[in-house]
Amino acid sequence: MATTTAAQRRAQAKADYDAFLAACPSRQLLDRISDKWVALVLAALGSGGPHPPGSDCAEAPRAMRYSELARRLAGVSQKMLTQTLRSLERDGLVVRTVTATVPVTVTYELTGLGLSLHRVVGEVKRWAEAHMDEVLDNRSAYDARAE
Amino acid sequence: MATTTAAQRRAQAKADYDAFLAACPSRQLLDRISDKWVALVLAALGSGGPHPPGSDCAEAPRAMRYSELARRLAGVSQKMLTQTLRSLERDGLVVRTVTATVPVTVTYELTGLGLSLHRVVGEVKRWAEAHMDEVLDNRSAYDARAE
DNA sequence: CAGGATCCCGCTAGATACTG
DNA sequence: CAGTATCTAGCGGGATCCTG
Repeated sequence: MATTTAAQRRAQAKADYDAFLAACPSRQLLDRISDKWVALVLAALGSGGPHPPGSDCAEAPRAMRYSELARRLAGVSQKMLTQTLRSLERDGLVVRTVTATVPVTVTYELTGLGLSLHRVVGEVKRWAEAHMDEVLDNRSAYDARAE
Repeated sequence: MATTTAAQRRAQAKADYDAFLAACPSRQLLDRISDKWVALVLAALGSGGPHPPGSDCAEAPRAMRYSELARRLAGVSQKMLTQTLRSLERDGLVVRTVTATVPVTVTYELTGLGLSLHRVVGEVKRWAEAHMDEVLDNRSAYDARAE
């Protein structure tokens, strides 16, 4: 009996760990902000644009229209932008406001929660700006050693 | 002439923006720590384990062997673990030490840089633990409204 | 023990076209 | 203007087998 033992126990352990990870709040948040566009949308709404080439990023948080976001995040497809905004709205990080004008007007704005997350992301950004050079140096040094 | 204008200009803008993103340090760091296992390895090395089910995470940073890491991060494949450790070593965030014992012994340890990054990730973790409940509530409220 | 080499699958980002 | 719907290719990542 029991044609399976080793492999199956490992599979079980993995499943358990996966379940554990799924429940871990840090993990969930990480999955959230690591979504390619989340941080950028946050930055856009939080500081008036993720400093596109040739602008500074010192403005204040403000609401933005869908099309305005689309312009600032030049590389995003509408699909991804919509999807990202939806998920942020779902999480209560942004509010979506529909104004029934002639052509419909929709604006997005950070909530208090979204704003506080924006600040955390700002911490990450600051670390990046302070240490990324060093990381990049290490990287090329490593590559040079291995040819 | 010029059979292409609208679509082509958009493509160019996208290329520019992509190039801009590739050069943005915050973006690079985000790509880095959002790699599924990076944060977990960091947590493991930084605090003696990413608190697997049934342990506390209050220990101090220390070096760990490959196999020890593999055990703690139960869900990881060797491929991903190796790949993650390599990239962290490349970036100067961990040091890899090979000891020529009978069966080879390899240990990994955070560098000062890695440790400082670990702290930043800790900030994120703290935010998650403080606000994730709220996010989750918002999420189910949203889902309930839409059925 | 630590990790390289391969094969292969699922998912998801992105392009395109259509709509209220 | 602000989306939705559909299709597809590419690749991240896991499983498996093999080695110094």
